[in-house]
Amino acid sequence: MCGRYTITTPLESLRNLFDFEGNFNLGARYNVAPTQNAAVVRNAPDGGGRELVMLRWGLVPRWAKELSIGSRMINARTETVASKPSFREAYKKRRCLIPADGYFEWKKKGEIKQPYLLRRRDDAPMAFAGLWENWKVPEANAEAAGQPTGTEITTFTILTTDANETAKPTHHRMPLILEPEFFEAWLTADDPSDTDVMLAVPAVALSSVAVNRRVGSPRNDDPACIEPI
DNA sequence: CCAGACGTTGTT
DNA sequence: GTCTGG
DNA sequence: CCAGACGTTGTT
DNA sequence: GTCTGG
Repeated sequence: MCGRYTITTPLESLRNLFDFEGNFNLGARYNVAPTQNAAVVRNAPDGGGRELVMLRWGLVPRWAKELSIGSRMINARTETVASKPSFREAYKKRRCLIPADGYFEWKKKGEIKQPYLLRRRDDAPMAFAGLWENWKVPEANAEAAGQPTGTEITTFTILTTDANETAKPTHHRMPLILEPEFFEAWLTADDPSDTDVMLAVPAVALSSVAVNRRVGSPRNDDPACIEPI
């Protein structure tokens, strides 16, 4: 699956890879967690190229009454995303790329959960396939959401697919990782299931290394999270 | 018809 | 055990 | 994903 | 909003 990831690649390197507009003060993130804001690349609304935006992780469907729904919508299965009521509209029109350079999986070793950091073997940044969605804060949820009624909150989810052999030792389902040659097709295809994007991906070669257990704390976002043990 | 869900993973 | 918050 | 809460009344 | 289960 993919419930935590890292993004430490500098802005200009990301710009070279993803070709987006705009300037950001992007600090290194060693432990991005659901409900936090994170950098996402999508087609600019005016139709002119791509933009980098900060969106909340955990897709809130347009019909949701509460922001907290997003906590359960952090991933979407590649196999079913086209038909699920929560995702299918976003799947048709609102796809995005999530820049990352690694992600975490946990494996139980007796009593303890040991986190592993998975990265590409070529150390290049990764692009997770994702969807984004707009949600308007309703009156009844304004207080819980911490935003005024009517505020637009934009959220995203990360697609998952079956793990390949390189994802050992955890071998959990993994994020759908796109090679650059598929970025354009993923972002713009009228029907992405018509392209080979959805099939092409888990070929990416990953390495995994056991890391410092403090990565488990959601609010912990220091470099120790990626320290091998 | 209405009510209630709407999602994912992994299971020593 | 299950849900919420980060 | 994991960690941490999981409840109520009434108010220095 | 739309689908599923009863």
